[in-house]
Amino acid sequence: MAIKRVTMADVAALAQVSKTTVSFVLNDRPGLSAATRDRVLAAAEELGWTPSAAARTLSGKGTDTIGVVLNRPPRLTGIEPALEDYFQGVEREVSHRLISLLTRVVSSHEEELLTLRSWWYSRRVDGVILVDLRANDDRPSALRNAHVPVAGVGDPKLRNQLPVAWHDDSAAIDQVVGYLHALGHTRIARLSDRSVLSYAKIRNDAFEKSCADRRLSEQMVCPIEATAAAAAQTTRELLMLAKRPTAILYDNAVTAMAGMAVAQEMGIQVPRELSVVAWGGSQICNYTHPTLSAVEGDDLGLGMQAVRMLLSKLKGEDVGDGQCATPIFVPRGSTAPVARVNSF
Amino acid sequence: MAIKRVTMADVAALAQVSKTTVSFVLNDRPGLSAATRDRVLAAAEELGWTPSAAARTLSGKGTDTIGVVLNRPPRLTGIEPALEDYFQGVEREVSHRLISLLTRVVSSHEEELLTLRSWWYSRRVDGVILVDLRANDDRPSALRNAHVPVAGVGDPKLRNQLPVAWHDDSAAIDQVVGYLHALGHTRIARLSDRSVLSYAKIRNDAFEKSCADRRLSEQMVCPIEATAAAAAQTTRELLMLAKRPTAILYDNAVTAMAGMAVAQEMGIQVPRELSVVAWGGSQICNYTHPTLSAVEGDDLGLGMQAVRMLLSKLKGEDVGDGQCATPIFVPRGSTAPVARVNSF
DNA sequence: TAGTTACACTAAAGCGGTTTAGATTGCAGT
DNA sequence: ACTGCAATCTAAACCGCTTTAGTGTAACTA
Repeated sequence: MAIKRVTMADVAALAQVSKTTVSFVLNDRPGLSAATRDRVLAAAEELGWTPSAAARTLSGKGTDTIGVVLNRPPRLTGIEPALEDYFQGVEREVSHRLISLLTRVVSSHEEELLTLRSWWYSRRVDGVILVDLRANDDRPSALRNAHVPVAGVGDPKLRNQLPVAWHDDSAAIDQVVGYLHALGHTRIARLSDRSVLSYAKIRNDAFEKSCADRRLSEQMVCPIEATAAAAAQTTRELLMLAKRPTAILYDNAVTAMAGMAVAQEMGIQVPRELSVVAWGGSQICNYTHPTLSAVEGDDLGLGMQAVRMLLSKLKGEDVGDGQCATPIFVPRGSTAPVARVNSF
Repeated sequence: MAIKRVTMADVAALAQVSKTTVSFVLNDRPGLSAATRDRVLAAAEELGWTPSAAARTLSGKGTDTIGVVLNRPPRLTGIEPALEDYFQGVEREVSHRLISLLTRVVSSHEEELLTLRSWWYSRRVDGVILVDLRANDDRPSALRNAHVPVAGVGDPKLRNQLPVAWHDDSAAIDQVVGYLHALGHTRIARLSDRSVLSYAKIRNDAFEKSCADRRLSEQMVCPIEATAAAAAQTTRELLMLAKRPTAILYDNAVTAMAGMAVAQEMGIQVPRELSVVAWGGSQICNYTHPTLSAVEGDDLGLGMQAVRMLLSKLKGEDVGDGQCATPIFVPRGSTAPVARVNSF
């Protein structure tokens, strides 16, 4: 069963040169005649030689692998579509450079740090990407202490601690609030992921500020668990208020759908009596009924940017700022001017 | 910058023993005194030693890593939720065994085989999982020729070629058709993913058979691209037929949602005039309006099972059959008896 | 007392690459 | 003919771990 591997020595033997020469040829070192070079390459080709990643790493080269850990509760796969997109972006950027991605999903913070550190100490990765930077995140400093090269995507506040790919959620929120205000909405609610992820707080703050700037004093922020069930429940409560909101902002597409379904079930028409705004999920948003207005950001691009920053850092190059395109608000069928019936 | 790594030699020196002894202690070999054992462990602990994965691999141990490649078209992330679930399942099973997962997303079949083979040849993985077995798939044989240990999830027809985790889609389809038939439906359509993935064909065949068994002769199968847009378009065409179907089966939740939105837009009531059945997506299905009846399978479990089978194979154990729980039909708000208006 | 055996431990040879420090050769310069 | 030097190529050490084949000692037999 144990299949004989083709090693460098085999190639060297076939090409009638030393191992050193083979190594030099394959690393494009100068000082070899073209004839030898060709002979070695031909031999390698003929034997179908592939370098052993382990041997390479052991003799000081990197691993050409970077690590990503996703931290999420067990079995309860929350709805974090952006996270998936970041991950996809990381994947995309990494794979066309022939770098491998080591992944793990864990269910606690400790486990995550443990995994990241052990990957580094056991030399499985050259660096790691944090895809869900939190406010007051202790991972950057913990990893710095362990000398793990790291880049992240998310909260721009951490930019002084590590390279961060980020985009301006505040500006996006302001677009939405401005748009709704122009349509006559004054009572706007926002259902916000209550988790520790930074983006929720950033958006909440921006939301409060945007409303204040426009002298809309009846805004409300409801932190909820990021599930369709919680969104449905809270939406129901909001819509039963005497002075119910005329517009609700959600933090993702699935919760927005759930909210819309609740409204319909209660006989409240979307968008005539209630405007609904989602975040992300362009694919789905075009095929709900009515279609969902949403904020759309290039989350994929964020993941890609983070990888580029990490690789620059590994090469000792300058990393730069990492700001990506600001998400834009895409109005669709779920937003409309305030209906007369709703004004008091 | 180059940080001095703690190696086994350091541990050996501190514990005043040889490298061999350290190695024996850490691999739980017999023939060492408890005192020495403790001393070595204490030394390792004190220095914070972590074995080098590369060195380990190089000296013949495995890599404790398995590989998964996802093959999907670039930028056009089709809706293959089951695939994500398989992946999650693989991840889950792998991670609690402290095995790592190497991942890559590619956009072509060739690239996929290339990746898998190169991972194996460069000894980055101990084995690989194929998450989307196709009809007439050539990967099993290609990988067998390269001696790559492999297990897959999907088409049970390939069971004689490699360990496969699978579940009985046919039985699930029969449940649905039986249920609809009992409600009086005789004109049932099925919008099927037209890709090369096996499951579409398996379900199509089962669908034809289940209809035939019940003498429903007006069934139709429409192969479409697995996007919300294509589903919307085809649904529209179906609903414009003189003898339009009274029930439509979709291959996932997003296409079903798109179909339902089209019906509503055309003034056709769901479920009174049209029953809609989705596949998967329980999270979403409970929060559409109306809620979506759907077939639900444990795709996560399939991924987990595939990993178990691969690991058994690696250990030279018996692998077994790999059949998982049959998906079940969960009726919700989008299915109802045929309305009078539709009978001719 | 010598011979065997069990036990606790170790020296050294790999694994498959990279790299350092030469070794060899041919040829121009004097 | 002898030196100097660039151009090619190679021997051997090294990376950090595993494993084979011992070594040395104490206890047990006869």
